[in-house]
Amino acid sequence: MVYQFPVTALQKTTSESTELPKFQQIARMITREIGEGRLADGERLPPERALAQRLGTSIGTLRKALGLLAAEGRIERIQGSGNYVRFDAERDAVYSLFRLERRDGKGQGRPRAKILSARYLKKSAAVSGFGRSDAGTRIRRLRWLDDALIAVEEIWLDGAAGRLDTASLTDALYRDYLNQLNVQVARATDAVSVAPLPRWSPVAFSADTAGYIERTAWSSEGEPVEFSRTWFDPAEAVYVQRLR
Amino acid sequence: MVYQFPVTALQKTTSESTELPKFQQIARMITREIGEGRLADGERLPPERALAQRLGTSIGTLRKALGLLAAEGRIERIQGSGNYVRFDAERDAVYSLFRLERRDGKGQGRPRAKILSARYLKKSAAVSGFGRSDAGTRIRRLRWLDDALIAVEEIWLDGAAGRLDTASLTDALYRDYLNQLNVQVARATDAVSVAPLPRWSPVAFSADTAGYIERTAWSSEGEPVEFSRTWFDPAEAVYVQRLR
DNA sequence: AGGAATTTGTGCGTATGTATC
DNA sequence: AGATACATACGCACAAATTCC
Repeated sequence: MVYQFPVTALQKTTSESTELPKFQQIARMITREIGEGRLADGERLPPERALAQRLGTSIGTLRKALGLLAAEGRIERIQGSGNYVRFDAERDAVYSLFRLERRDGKGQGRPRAKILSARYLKKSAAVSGFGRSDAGTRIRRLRWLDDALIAVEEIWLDGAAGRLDTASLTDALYRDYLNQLNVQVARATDAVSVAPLPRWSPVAFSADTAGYIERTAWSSEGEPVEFSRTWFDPAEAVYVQRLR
Repeated sequence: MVYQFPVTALQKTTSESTELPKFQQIARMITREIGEGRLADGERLPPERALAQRLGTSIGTLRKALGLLAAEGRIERIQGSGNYVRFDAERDAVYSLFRLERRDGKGQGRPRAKILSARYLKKSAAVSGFGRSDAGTRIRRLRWLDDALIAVEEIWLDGAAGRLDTASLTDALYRDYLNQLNVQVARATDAVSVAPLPRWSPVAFSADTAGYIERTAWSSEGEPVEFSRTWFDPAEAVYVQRLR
């Protein structure tokens, strides 16, 4: 049984509309299908010609969408074979753009997060320079890899991005943004340094200086969406970047 | 006077040849023109139609090449305006894969490095697990952005990659590898954490804990080439990653 | 082993929309 | 307002890699 793509989602691009280009709509539609589980990891998409016909688009436009998805790492394209969904729920869930790994490199157990508090607040001074709204959702949480507590985290979702239902947050915040608010985080900048733990932290690390990550994240429309600060235990975790 | 592109470089793609696809050839040719200074930073490329005609290719193929260059950050494409060269020689030279930036984000002055020592040695225990040879070139140096000392660095080039002429090293080590040994660094992994300065450091930071980066770098053939450890002053610099 | 069928990759051309100058 | 220049979209032919028989 081959998965049938929805056709409904595509909007007309008239001269007065501000809708996304068709190839981006297609890419987002497929991303949604993956994120919501209707397309499983490893599954093969229909052949390009068939899919293009089903979606009522040309091969070229579909290929542009598939190229975008491949660049985002959501599918793998194999010449002569097909297009395959590449979705690691665990990574996409807690890691997301995040790249904290256990120092010993193992840490293949389940990443977990525990929310300490989640409230809609006026922004504090530390984040006042970020975003368009003067309020936002502040989430504070602890993070584990396997059974090791590795980080303390404070996340601000800008008020202009919408207001989260804080009661139903999951470990996969970025997916929550997408599902609850239709906000897709498309780009981010991480700055890594050293800082002491915040006073509100309910836990302490073995040393009094922690690794410190400031992240700013933007939507695909270029709007600032999220600002987060993460203090990680240098005895337990490292921040990893794989280049190229 | 508009810059004239060379046409010579493009090779035929016959059925038996292993040449790169045309759009990649074009992208590499333009990259070369930029790297060798014939196309300066900020310069505008000819209009796509003119350039396509000059290169004897179609608009679509040229646009694919330009898209690749844009994705690599070598040009910026502005609708209705043109394609502009974006090349920061200093960044490409010294930074290379490196991503230390000044905390205030400015730091557009010249990055500089001062070599403390460079010797061919048997590997120390700290790097014995890396590479294929049991010896290598060890380089220790200090690094500045503008006039601020930001980092202390120890770099091991694996002996199997060749033996550097340590007397003629420049600030652009990766270019030295390429020029002296024909070794191209193609991929790297950075792990960022916190650590005290090494005992051999001739300088101290204001705090006794520094940011700490371990980098492992591989050649395009997948051979481990370089292992480096960088201690940076968290008061002066942050390690920055731009995602997507 | 090998050839045919399938599927993605490359290249070409054209028409129209939209942003910039 | 007009000209210029990049962006999107459509469609086709053939090459190259994979898969299947």
